[in-house]
Amino acid sequence: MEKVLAIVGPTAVGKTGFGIQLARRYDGEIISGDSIQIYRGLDIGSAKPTKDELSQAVHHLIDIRDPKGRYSVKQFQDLARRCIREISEKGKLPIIVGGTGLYIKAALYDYVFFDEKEEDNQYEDYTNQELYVLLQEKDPAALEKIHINNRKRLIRALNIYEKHQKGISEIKAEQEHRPIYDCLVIGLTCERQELYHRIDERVDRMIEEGLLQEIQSLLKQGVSFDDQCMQAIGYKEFKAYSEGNMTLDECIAEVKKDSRNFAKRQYTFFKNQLEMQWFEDKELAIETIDRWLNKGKS
RNA sequence: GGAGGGGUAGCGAAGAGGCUAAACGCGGCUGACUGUAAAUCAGCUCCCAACGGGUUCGGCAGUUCGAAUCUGCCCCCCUCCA
Repeated sequence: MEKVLAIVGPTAVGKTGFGIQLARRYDGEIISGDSIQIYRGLDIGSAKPTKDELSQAVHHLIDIRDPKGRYSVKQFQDLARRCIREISEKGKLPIIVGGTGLYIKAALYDYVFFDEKEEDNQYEDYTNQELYVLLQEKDPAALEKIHINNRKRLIRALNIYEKHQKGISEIKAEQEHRPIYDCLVIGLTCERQELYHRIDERVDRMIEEGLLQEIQSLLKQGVSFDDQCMQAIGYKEFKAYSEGNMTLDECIAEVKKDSRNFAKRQYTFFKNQLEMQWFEDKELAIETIDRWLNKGKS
């Protein structure tokens, strides 16, 4: 089995820098496990590695989409797995670095996605109650994990059933829920309070570095706040400002808050969805990685 | 000094005698997660040895079977007049 190292953790803990350090130490290449840094032009707000950082290690899956483009787990899974194969074939270590939990899990674990075309909107006019009842007929087991208020998931589960004549719960039941690689997942963490402090500082720095101008230029290119890429934290909050409904300072405070909440959700996902180890101390993490890499060698 | 308005849980803000440990919002915490995931959604949030108990609505003293809600005094805050 191919070895894959993954570095995960909440936003602003320092994954980017650590990833580069590891790529250099182990002769690896970085696969970005991030759903926003794929967009060209979303640099500052997505905390994309700088030009300088990009030059210090080979990075994959960054700047691969136009801001008007769409992206999904399935695409990430395909691309990331191809990167893993190619990097391994070169005799180098693939290192996934990122904070998008679902993407990383889908690439590493035996998740199965089918080829699908455009999403249809046939359920748009249904109430949640109606969707719930429909799903109860088609895939009742899926309801164990989907709350009636979670409209998006209800519709998705129904769409899956329509397209494959098989419920999402059945598809999941056919999987083993195990990684398909020999992988080591390292979670980088720090005290909550310190993390929140780092988030605040980073947001302030983004503003200084010209986040507003970045958004301006995206809008000028024809990107709108309704586009997928603009759902990102650090971008969507400025819609209210641009429409005059909030002051700049209020929007900046929103970005900080959304980032904090996001960091918490990331913790929850990684902690409960992945088999992994947390490290506050990078040196200890490196020791663990050393041991893992040497495992099986004579 | 005078006239009004006000002090409610971390914050904002309802409530105006029992149905109130106190609506709602925010913030915070916890969790779910298989195709927009930086998304979407759920629960908890006065204290405790907790299907029960203990303390609350500026303070103290009253009225009442019963008070955050009524009365008196006191302390703070805001606006206006001097």
